[in-house]
Amino acid sequence: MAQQHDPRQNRLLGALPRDEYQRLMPSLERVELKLGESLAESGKVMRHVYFPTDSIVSLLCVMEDGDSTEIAVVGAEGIVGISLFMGGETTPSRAIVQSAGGAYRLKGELLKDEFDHASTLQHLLLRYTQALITQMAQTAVCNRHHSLDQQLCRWLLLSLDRLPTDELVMTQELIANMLGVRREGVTESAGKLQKAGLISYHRGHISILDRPGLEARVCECYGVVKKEYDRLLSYHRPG
Amino acid sequence: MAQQHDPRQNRLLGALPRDEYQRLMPSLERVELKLGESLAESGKVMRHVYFPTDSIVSLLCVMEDGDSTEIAVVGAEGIVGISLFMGGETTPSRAIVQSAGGAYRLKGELLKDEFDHASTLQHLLLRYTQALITQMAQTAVCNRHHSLDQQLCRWLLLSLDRLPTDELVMTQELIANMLGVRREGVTESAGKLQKAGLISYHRGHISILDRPGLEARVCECYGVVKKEYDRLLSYHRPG
DNA sequence: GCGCTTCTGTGCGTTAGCGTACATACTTAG
DNA sequence: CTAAGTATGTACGCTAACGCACAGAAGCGC
Repeated sequence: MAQQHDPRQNRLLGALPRDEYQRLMPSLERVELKLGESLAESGKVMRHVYFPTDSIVSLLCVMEDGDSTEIAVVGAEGIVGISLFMGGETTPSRAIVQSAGGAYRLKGELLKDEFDHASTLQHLLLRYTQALITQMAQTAVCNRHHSLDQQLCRWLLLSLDRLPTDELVMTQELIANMLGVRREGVTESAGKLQKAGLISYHRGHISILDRPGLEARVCECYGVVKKEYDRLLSYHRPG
Repeated sequence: MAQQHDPRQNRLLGALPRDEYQRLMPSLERVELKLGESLAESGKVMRHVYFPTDSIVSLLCVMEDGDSTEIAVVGAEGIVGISLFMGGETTPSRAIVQSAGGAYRLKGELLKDEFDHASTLQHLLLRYTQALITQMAQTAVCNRHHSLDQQLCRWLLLSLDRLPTDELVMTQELIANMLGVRREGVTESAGKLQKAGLISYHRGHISILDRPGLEARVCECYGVVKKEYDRLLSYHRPG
């Protein structure tokens, strides 16, 4: 099943012209990311960048007291490890696997070489980074202005957009960590959504039953982010 | 007083090697930014990028109902208009002058040309962008976890770091818009700081009396951002 | 001076989310 | 089958921030 494990399932890799892709391909190493696995720690230099194919990675800000908040989420449309090509080498945030699945990794130096070559990859990565910035900015706004109910809808939809299925493997406790709120608050908000027939969940498994229903409840933040991703990452797949 | 109007007061321009600076210099146009002036609107293409020297510019996310939140602040250490070299051309955010003063602007195409030339400027701008990302991420965390008192301290200190003086020209109403809170809340928090002798304010003018006192009250977010700016933007000023 | 606007202060009642404590499942290991 | 561990449900008081309403106070135009 070579097709099931194609690096080009990652949209950044998939958008590369043939020659650039072939230059990188031999160095791409498939890895299986486990739920909760850490790909980057605050202040530590990453050795690889990761291109998720069917996994999701959360970027988290961790505070001194251990509380954390998700500032962005990365799936098959993106890359984990932007600091390696942005030049800073490290970031103060942490990258945790939110949904287990496959990814391809690449040694940091190799990516940097290709990036500095003013390649197509450079343009893709910069546009992607700009989309990521939009996501972070909108997260900041959402944290200030919107109810937990709305934020939960946003989180579910953003995650859903990055998954092939309609089911998330995720406890309310973990969602609470992502959103930076109490677990009980998530229980309450998720309960509302379940009563409304939009989702159903059961011990760490959440099924989305009515996506349009979620979209009707979500705050504008979701739309702003989605629109910007669509705009910035609408690649023309090379022949 | 040529020295008072030197583009190199902006730290990005100041960190350029001689040849790159001289290539840009003739195209740099000094402008005076007025309080409240808009340099960028959501979704609109900017014609110039701005390098503040002694002004401060806020990047704001504006929502459908008109409420806004500051997601980052740019002073002499930075540039306004990253989307022009990141490749997206536009952003969903708005850039508003928070403190009147000087800046140098440059046509977008000229900056893009220099950037694509894999120059020192490119490296500087990418590192700066990474610092900006850190600021946005920390803003998101702060919005979720910290009290208005702490956020006000953070905001004052971040602004102060970008100004030559210890006085801000800023009403409580405007600060509330920046922080995305009620004006009354700012009145209350600022009142506490004034009672504690840390600041004094009077009809739109805020003087910082005790900076260490503010630093003792601020949340960790300020330190995280400052440290990351220092790390990423510690240029070796060329000879 | 006078009137208008802007800026700041203050006092409500209301609400969202927190902290805590505990109850009730369901799941897995033994 | 039982026990331990994990996931979810619920309740109660507390606090920060909200929305609203209005009162002073300082500056500005005339």
